[in-house]
Amino acid sequence: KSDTAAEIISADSMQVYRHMDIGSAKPSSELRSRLPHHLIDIRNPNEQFHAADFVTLAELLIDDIAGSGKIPVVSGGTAFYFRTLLYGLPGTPSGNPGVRATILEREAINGLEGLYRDLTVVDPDSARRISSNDRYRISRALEVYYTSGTPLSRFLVPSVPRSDLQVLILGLNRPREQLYTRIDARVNLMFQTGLCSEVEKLVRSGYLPHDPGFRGIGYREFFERYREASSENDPADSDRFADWVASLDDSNATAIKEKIKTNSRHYAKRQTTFFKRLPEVKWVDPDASQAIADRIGRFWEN
RNA sequence: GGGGAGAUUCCCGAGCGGUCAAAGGGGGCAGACUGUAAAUCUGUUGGCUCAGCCUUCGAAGGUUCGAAUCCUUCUCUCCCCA
Repeated sequence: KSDTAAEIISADSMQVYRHMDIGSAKPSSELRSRLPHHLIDIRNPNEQFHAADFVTLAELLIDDIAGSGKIPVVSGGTAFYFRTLLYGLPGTPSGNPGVRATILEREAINGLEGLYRDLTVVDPDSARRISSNDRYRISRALEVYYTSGTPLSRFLVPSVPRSDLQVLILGLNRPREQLYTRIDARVNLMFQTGLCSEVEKLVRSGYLPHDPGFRGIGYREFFERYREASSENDPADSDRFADWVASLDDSNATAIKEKIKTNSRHYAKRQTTFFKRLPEVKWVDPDASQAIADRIGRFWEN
């Protein structure tokens, strides 16, 4: 309602994926036609998207939008993306699929313990900081070393927000109980509006369980349940899996739905924790949309 | 009516005389976070005036130096036969 129009830059690691509309809870097309949203539907589900992609694209968009006199509003759920945009990228090398594959092979032979041992040799500082159970961070640290020859711990993490961005950070939060009730309702609605057939369609069009888009809550639970149902079940067998989803019985559907709910609650909690770490977050009542708009407008004036 | 099995801390589920406030998992709560972050990982989870004490393992009694663990009765649940 403010005099200056705004455009949204979505900071959401899942809404970037096309065809994953229900499970990633994208804003409605009605809203999107009224208020421009960027960085939604820009990747196929099998394409990797990461924080650096986000930062690069977001920077361009911020300039564009601000340049045309509108307010760029970065909005969304992936706190890590905010942080990276705000502080700037560390100088670490980008992901390297080849090196990653090599690391996976080593893990297959020596186990995670083996990888961790490698890390203690190559980058003891990181090893000290990283849990020996943290598969993701162990392999990333090794990847950084193998691709750059420099241990991850030698790259400095920016500790101060970059100075070329003037930002107002609004944190939307509500009482936990209320939040959880809304999550439950939202997941129920996803099932009513066809989450199952969305999953079925994605699988029938050739996307595989390990594709990046399927890591998202609302999708992975289908694969997990399928695997649990029988040791014979391999979700990589797309046709059989799609048939199973198409004829999902009540008990499986309920189990998946409940799992999505608890995973979403955990996720919300983690994001809240992350957001608390951002500098100078102004916490506002999510329902007070006019107050929020005013606040943004006032900030923009200055 | 007869014969079995069982009741454990928020839930599921180990424990089967002391080392048990009680394994493990789930959930809850808190936290971390260097280009996969809706990912990955960590801690914590009976109470208190906290290196100790108090109350917990269906209920009430009993045996014992000592019981969640053994005995008796009771209550309830499940299964099989009728």
